[in-house]
Amino acid sequence: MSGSKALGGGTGGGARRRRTRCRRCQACMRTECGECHFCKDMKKFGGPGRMKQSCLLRQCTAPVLPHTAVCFACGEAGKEDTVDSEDEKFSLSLMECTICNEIIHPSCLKMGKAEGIINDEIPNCWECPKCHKEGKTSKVRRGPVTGPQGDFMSDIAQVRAPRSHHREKLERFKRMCMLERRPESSSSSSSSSESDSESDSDDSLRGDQAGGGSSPSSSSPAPPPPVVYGNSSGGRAERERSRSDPPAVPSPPRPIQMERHLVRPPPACPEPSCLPLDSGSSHIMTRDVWLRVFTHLSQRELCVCMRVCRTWSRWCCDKRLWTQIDLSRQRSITPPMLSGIIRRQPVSLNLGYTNISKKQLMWLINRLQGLLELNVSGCPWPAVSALCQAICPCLKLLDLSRVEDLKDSHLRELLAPPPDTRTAHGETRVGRFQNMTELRLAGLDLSDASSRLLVRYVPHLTRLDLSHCANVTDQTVHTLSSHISPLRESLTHINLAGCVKVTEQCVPLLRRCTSLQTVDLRSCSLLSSETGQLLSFPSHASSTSTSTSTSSSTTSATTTVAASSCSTSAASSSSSSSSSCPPEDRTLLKNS
DNA sequence: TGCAACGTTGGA
DNA sequence: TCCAACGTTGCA
Repeated sequence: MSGSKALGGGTGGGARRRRTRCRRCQACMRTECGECHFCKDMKKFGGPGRMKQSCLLRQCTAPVLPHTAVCFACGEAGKEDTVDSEDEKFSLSLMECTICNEIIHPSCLKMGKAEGIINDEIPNCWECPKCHKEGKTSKVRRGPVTGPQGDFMSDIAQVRAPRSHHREKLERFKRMCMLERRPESSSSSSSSSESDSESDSDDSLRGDQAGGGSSPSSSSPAPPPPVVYGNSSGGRAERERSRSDPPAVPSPPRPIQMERHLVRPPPACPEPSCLPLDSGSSHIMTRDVWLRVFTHLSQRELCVCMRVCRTWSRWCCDKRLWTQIDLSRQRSITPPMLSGIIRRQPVSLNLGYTNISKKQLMWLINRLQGLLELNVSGCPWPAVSALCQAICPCLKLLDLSRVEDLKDSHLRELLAPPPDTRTAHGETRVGRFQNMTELRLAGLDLSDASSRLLVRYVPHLTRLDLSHCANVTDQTVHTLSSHISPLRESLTHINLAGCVKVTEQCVPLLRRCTSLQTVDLRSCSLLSSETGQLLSFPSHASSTSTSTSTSSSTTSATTTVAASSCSTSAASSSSSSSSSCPPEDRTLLKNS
């Protein structure tokens, strides 16, 4: 195969070895989506089978050397399994040079292996000391980096570009890096072997989060699924690399469109466990102590700390420090920002009012399996539609407020079960977001038809925001609170503020919801001033009613009412019997 | 510059 | 031996 040709050329090196799936990463473990371009080509999905490419969602994030790979020097395979210490493991493992393609045991090298530049993002991948010493590294790198996480993007600049457009891309990349390298980057690295080579994705995230300059690549987002290989001499590996943002290194802003990302989620406990000092000893404070300190820092401050050294950079990336990431209203979402997000594995992600693209969002979602809260409010539907191809079993909160052009049909597409969960006889009732408990649909052009989707596909909703949905009527309330609706029992908060077609009839309907605590009916022009308030319903579950005010509430509009005023019998009463509001319930409707 | 096609490798 | 799919090439 062409891929196995010796491409080292003047760079010395060995024949290239095709990398293969690790079979362990999340991508490798999942099944084919059956929907992507490459799946549709596959014979098993009825395609012609000409493209012969892996499913986009199954592209391995850590491709490994084939087990037939052997050391260029001694001819033996990797022997890291035979030893225990990390140092020995490294010395006896096979390392593939991204420049000369040589695969060798570091211990078989006559030169000091410490001069090699390890690419921590790809297993067994480095720039060998030989190539590095010969100056075959370009770089953008800010100084000698002896630890893991060589600058992946800077590798690109080193790589021979067999095709003119690749070369142009690399040249452009280098130019941009020269232009936009940040002053502190160079200073932070030039001195020590602890130079921070990992903070790049953080730079990007930091820059954007902190309101710093966004990279020029920001205008060209769209990262498709990841796969970046360590092989360097042209071809897809190089193209992918040239598109990728450097997942873990000093961060020159990305000047070009970098679509392919290889980003590993952070380890549970980022190595090392203590802070190595120049003297060779370790700092008296262990990682856990430092992490405790870091928990008191703002995310902006964390970003600053990440520039101190590689160890801090790793530690500050600990996902426990980044449970929430807010990138809302960022003018652009850049590939490095995406990498930064993945490396931090937030539980809550706010992308509201950004220009995130569909590909970016899809890429993100498929790598944030632990995400509980997602805000894509104000984003265009074409981008948000990425969620239609995602499965987010963990997602608890989804904010779709004011998503541009989102219609009933889109919501159906979004909430309905993915094709492979449908039975032969039809759709299952298990929606894509089956475990979601809060859904915000404010300001959307939805009709009453959408309420049926909610009842059917999001059965565990407790909080629902339909505010300012101008086409929502009492019918929606009727559907949500009907006897067959699971939401009748689950809903605790519903926001109908600004729903101008909602009438007084909705109040008795709402009373059928047994767990309802607050209803926001403000700015509903068809309601009387008495009803059109933020209403506090007595909790059927607790003995005291609460006055949970919604985020949109600006006035104290809640009323405390004795729980007995609204017995559970109200829940079981028919809609007709509950249509008249009992006198005691009137007290619930006190003005704010 | 992106994409489709395909030779060939690597694993089962 | 078969299948999946990596990496290269040529075309639009």
